[in-house]
Amino acid sequence: MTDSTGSHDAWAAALRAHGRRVTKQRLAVLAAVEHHPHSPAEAILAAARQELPDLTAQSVYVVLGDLTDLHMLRRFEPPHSPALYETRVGDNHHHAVCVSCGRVEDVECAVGHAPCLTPHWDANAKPMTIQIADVLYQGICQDCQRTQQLPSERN
Amino acid sequence: MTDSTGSHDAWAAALRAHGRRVTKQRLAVLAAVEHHPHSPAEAILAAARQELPDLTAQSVYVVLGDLTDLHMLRRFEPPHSPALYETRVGDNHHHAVCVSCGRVEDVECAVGHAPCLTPHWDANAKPMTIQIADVLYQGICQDCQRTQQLPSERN
DNA sequence: GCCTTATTGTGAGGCAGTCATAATAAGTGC
DNA sequence: GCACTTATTATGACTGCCTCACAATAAGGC
Repeated sequence: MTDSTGSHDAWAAALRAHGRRVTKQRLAVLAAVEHHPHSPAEAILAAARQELPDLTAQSVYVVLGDLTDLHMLRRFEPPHSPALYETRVGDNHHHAVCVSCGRVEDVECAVGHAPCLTPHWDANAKPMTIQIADVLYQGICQDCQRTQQLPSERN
Repeated sequence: MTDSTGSHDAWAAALRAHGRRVTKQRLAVLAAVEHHPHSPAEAILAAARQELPDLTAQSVYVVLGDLTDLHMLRRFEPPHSPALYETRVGDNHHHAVCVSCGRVEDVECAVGHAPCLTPHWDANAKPMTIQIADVLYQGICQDCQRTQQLPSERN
């Protein structure tokens, strides 16, 4: 639980490598995202404030945006949800969201390596240089499936 | 250009099949989305108002949301963009967005049939019943690539 | 045509995130 | 260790996208 010190040095080094200063705010945000993957900015703020009570929401937005541009964080936006952040970058894993309760699960890439980086283009499309492919599965998780089959349980 | 009448009957039938009344507002929205695929609600409103000037933004939101739930429209949300709508449903095609200019291109499914509907789950994940898989490619389109290589062209 | 009720219009309001500017503190050289 | 420069964070106001509650309208069945 307090092993964030282990990551601390790695985060600091990565920040320096990108020409960024090592601030406790950034470290707090990174630690919060690491311990609460798939969290929106608001939850990250709450988590980071436990060790840095004066941190403001705006700073979190700035830091999250900057770290995402640096590819130190990954950001994705499920439908009807604010943006979620996670520290798993580099591997091309995907996400499954439950359309009922909003749960998010990690999903390994279906093919094992970047499968979708070579799309088949429409005949009339201008091909783009693809950088990343995000796969977003939408379905119903086991819990919600059970609940919906028992509507009498509702309240 | 005025072949929307051809789709008109099909839309009306589909609406009835879902127990919805056939209103000119819904038909105008459907026609607008068909003629302007990958458009946000605001653009759909503008297009639909050309044939229905009194249509309100709120109605468009309601109609879009309802038709999306009915799977008559498909909705997807690229990062840093409002939700976009299209009439292509049923086939599992995907989308590529240019991170620079926001252009959206359709991409045929890489494997040709629903490839990603059988994800490999993490060992500790609870599998969900997957309904759809949205693949979102992010890259740089040819135009933007050229522009970025010629920064002197800016302004 | 009349009636019922789904659908749309109206106006207010909320959440997520952004912008401009001032205050702060990290990194650098002495 | 201290002053300095400038990146970074805090403050407060603000925007865009969308939702909610309720009144007005019109589609579909008779």
